[in-house]
Amino acid sequence: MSTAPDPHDVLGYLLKHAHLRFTALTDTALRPLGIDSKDFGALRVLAGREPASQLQVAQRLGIDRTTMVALLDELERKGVVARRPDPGDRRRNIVELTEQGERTLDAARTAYREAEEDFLAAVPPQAAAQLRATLRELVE
Amino acid sequence: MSTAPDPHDVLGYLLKHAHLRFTALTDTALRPLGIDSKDFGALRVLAGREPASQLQVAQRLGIDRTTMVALLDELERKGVVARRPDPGDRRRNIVELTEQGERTLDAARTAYREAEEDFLAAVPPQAAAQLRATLRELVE
DNA sequence: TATTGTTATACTCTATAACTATA
DNA sequence: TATAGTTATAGAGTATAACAATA
Repeated sequence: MSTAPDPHDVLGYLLKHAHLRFTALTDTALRPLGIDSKDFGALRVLAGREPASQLQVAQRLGIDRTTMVALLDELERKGVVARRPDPGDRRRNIVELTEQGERTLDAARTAYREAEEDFLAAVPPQAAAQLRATLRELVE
Repeated sequence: MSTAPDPHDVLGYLLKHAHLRFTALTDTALRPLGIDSKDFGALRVLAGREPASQLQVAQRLGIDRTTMVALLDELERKGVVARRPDPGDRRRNIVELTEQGERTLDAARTAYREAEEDFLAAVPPQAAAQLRATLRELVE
């Protein structure tokens, strides 16, 4: 008879739990900055680009514009982003990082990088680099 | 000034989207069998072991026992699992695969394996094996 | 008429609390 | 008293539909 397979051999399990574990690490690392992984993603999208409307940012994040409203409400309340009307099209809000948002993002990048390093510490550096490269090919 | 980083460089993004893409593939592959990835996980846990109670299966799956009720209701409705009272402890239900469930699981294993191969086809076999090994070390 | 932001609503997923029947 | 299964309920997360302002 066949033995029961180890669920851990299944790629779906491995990807799911790697992501769960990683997100837990980064959320913990970002918490002192008052943001979580989802917020960090939004800040990164807002940084270093031309000012964008809510809709454009939402599309880049892959979320609905109605979800974007609540996300921005929260980030604005935290003081890291600001909305202002687009002078050229008054239907739109231009969304930008505040100065505090820029500082928060800088600190978040450092914290996130450290969390990545902690997460990957269990494997040799070469394997970590290979993991990133392989995932990039699978996701693109 | 700094350029905007590619979000795809971020490990969290890569893990999340690798998992999303993979789950979409396996769900599609399993759909003709009437089950999804979550159902497949449950069937795999039930197979090749001593008969177990709902609670034991739920714990192995890492879900709440109340969530287990709805999952089993659905799988029982599909005819792939059966509940019967434990003669030794009538508070418990013993949960087992039906014959149809065994056949469904066999077919699901094949379909899942093919979906894995499709997913990994974008990278060399050696990279695919390395990915699995690395994830296993990171998750364990 | 179409689009942007917003609000109200609904849907999915999952957990906690309370109930029942057994132990 | 405690445990297994169940039910009712609630919370997070996200989507669809409807609305107001603007194009």
